Amino acid sequence: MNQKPTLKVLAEKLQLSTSTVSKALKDSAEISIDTKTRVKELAKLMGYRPNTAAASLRNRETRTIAVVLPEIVNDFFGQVLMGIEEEASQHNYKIVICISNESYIKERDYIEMFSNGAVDGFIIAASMETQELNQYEHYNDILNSDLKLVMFDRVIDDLDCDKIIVDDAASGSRLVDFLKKKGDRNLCVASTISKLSVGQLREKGIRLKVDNCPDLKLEYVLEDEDDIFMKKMEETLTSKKTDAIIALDQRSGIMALNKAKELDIKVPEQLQIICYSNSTMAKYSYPQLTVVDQHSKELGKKTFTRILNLMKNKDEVQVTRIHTLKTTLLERGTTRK
Amino acid sequence: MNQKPTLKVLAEKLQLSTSTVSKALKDSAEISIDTKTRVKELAKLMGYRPNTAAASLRNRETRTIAVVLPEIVNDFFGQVLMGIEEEASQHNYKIVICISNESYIKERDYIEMFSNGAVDGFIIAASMETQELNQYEHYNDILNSDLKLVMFDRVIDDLDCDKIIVDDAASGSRLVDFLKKKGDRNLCVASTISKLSVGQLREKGIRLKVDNCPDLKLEYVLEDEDDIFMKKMEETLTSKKTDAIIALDQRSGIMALNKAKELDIKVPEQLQIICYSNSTMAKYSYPQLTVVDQHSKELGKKTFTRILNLMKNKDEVQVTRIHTLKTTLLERGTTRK
DNA sequence: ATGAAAGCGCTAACAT
DNA sequence: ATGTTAGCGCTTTCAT
Repeated sequence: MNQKPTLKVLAEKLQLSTSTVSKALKDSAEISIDTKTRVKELAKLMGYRPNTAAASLRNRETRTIAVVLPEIVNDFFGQVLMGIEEEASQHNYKIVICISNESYIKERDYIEMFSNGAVDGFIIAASMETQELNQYEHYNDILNSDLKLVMFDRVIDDLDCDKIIVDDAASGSRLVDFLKKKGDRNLCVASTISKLSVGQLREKGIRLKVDNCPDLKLEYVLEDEDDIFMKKMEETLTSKKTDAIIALDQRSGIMALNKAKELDIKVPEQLQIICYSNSTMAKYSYPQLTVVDQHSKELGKKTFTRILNLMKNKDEVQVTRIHTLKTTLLERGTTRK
Repeated sequence: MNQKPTLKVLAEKLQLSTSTVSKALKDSAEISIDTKTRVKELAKLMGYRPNTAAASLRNRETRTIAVVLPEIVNDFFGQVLMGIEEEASQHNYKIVICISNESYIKERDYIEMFSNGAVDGFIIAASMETQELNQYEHYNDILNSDLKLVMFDRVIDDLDCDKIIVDDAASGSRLVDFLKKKGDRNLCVASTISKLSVGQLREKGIRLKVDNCPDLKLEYVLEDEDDIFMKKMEETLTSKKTDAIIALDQRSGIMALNKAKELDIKVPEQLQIICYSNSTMAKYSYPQLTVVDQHSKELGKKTFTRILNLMKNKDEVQVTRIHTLKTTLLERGTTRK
């Protein structure tokens, strides 16, 4: 039980005042080199660590960001979190994590819980429920306080805050081009996330493109219950002559692949599959799924950098920015060369 | 920019002292019902939220726990984290997350960073490097302070702290029994985690059991590089007449299954596969992998409950406890009925 | 170059 | 039942 030394303890040992010690540790120009060295040496020796609570109280900043995620057992959010965390720890920031579990209420409660000087800002991806209800007063509460807010991936269109997203619509369009060049004509969009903004954007990009190509046809399998999804997918694959599936999320991608195997459809020879999100599951499927890589970790880093800037330039007028990251297609085993 | 009200502000508006207000909000018996009601009403109206930094400073407790995880893009750790988080938020605790990325140095740095009154305790699963180096002075630093420590899953044997683990050795032994009953004789242990305590325990349980059954044979494919693993697995599956694979982690399990498909070995008719950890990947493989369910979320909840108890009973003498959770076999598509 | 003093917001021992 | 006061550990303004 070695007691944590405080400024006061250091000051007493060195026969100095706490303010001198404080300044010395901060390398203030007011303090003599000699004193600085003595102070720092003792501080190191005694393992002095400034008390965060006291510093927060005094400085009105916690160096802590709350990250609100819909789920955590999910490679995409896990990777984003990694990026956020890496960037944060590099800047000596802490990350507290809140899992909304796709629930609006939990999200709102978390925001309330941390809106009391516990954190300096929020990084949020909206829960499914929030996007369905289109209810976002709780986000406005943040914006009306002096806390910062950056949203990523699952964002609210009408909300005037900083957003980091990927080129969902544009990427959808590119995928159609890609498949068309390979000779595919009958495409199918599969999704378990049609309730989400990102799902809708991806679908929209695809649909607009297909509408512009008279020779292309588009089917849909939209369903978030696994069993029903599998049934609908079976119907589509047996009754239509589907050439390719674009899966808007990893779950629908892997299920489509499994159904194809079950029906003895050769992938990619008879059926190509492209799937959103570069997940572990996609990497270890057989054959490896061709995926749209969202560079999730990079997205996380960008998101943190953005909120860091908001906090640094407190007084300057901020231009609300929407930052769009470009995705890339990772061609693997479920598409033809 | 509505300013956050403080106790002082409430007190002024109500013509009371801050201490009365503070006590009223805490439902102190000293305060009249009438006053309590008035105070609470105004507090609610003005959206009063106690300042966490001030409370921490004053109470010497942060109601925050640091969770140090080797990785986060990993269903097991994700599920554990969910459990921890759920339990924590129920008790009005915050969770800050630290990702060691399997690095000893990062782990040590995090512990140092938070050992200054930023948190009340640590929940840790040791990084691979820490387990390899068998270096755990940083954990002792925690134990020598007044901070609490609970380890889970990846624990250090020689360390005298609370631990929550699963019955790795016993479960290994049970798996052998299970396979033997199905008539399998040539078993193979596959693992990408032989450096980890859990991997070693599982292997040990299996080996001891096999040694006791003269009719059983045991092969090994231990390798953490994907490509090399696949090569070694191919050798084993073609040259030996392996009846069943016990994969000590999800990655080796899915790779074994993929290799079997590649070699046109029928699963589970010709080869059974059992795999540790109930992951999304295992659930969406084809066929679905039979897995050892570690009840990870429950494990997370237990872990938090344990540290909560340590914090509540500060003064009582604590008996260091090792809590072992029982795993269950989830029979699915890669084992025969 | 150093120190004294005030105060961040809260709590609790000690008056009244 | 309510109020006064001191202090948690730190920073910063203002002396000296």
